[in-house]
Amino acid sequence: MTTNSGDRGGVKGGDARQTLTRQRRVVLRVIEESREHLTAGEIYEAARRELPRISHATVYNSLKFLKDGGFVREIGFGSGGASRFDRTGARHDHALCTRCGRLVDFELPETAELLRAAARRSRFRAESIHLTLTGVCPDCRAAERAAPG
Amino acid sequence: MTTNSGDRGGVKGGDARQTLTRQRRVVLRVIEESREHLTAGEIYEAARRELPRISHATVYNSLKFLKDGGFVREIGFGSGGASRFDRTGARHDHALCTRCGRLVDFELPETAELLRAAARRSRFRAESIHLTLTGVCPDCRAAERAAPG
DNA sequence: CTCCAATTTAGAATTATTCTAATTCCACTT
DNA sequence: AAGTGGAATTAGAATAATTCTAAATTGGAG
Repeated sequence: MTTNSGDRGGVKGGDARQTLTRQRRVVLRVIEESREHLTAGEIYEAARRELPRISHATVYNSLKFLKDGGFVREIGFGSGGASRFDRTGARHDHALCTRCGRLVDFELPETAELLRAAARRSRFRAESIHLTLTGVCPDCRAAERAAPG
Repeated sequence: MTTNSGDRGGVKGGDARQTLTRQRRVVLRVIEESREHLTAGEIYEAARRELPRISHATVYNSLKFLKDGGFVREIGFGSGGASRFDRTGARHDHALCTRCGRLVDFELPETAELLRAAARRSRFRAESIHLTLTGVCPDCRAAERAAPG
């Protein structure tokens, strides 16, 4: 309504701007700087500290834009009703603990090979591959040994 | 309030029943018989055709029960705000089309090996592994060739 | 400067999920 | 056959997540 200040990081020239606007950059930075995997709601709150007038719609739109552009990834889990978002940066995978719900990053080297195999099987043109391990995290394993159930 | 008819498939003996009740079985069958990946809402509608008095809570509870028991898997995607559910049956993976959003099943043989590697890296005790390929599905590839972008 | 299309905003509307209290169910006792 | 106790279900309200709408703002192009 009043402030939508600052440049838009113009890149395009023409008129179909479609660029990394200020708000989108803030959303991206929030995601990149967080060590956790945030929900859209948490991203909204964090972005608001910098752009107090940013709206839900803009956060969701930015998230869509960033997802389509490959900057972030959306990961949906049973962990409560909300999607979480994750920087794409260096490719990596996730492990989800079935006891405590913790979501941890890890890297697996042999995924290039895997990508080709999966593309062949699915007949898709592959863009990326992502893998989720479910199991019991080290902490919960320790807890189990301490008090077996 | 009136009908909660039929047996509960008793298995347990004691009193901690925790079994495949009628409603849970219906929910499971809905998922198994569907060729698509349904949302909780869709499952609720389908289950209601058989158990008209089933409630949202029961569907969500059943889903949780079946998930914990390894009967179904919850898959969350950008495909709109709701999780989708999928029979676990034969292990398989998913491919998500970035153009049309279609979600397709496929199988990859080399996942046993992968499971071990992932468990090693993440230090989790592995229960299962799941892999999602994102890319362009055969139909969209064909459409692209017809009218390039 | 004016126009234009993309973008953002505020907030309402819609959907999805969880919660609550009351009820029903059934394996087990008595 | 009636009683007990705890798991499960129900109806519907409450809460949370996501999408929508109309109006306003933006910045480059003309």
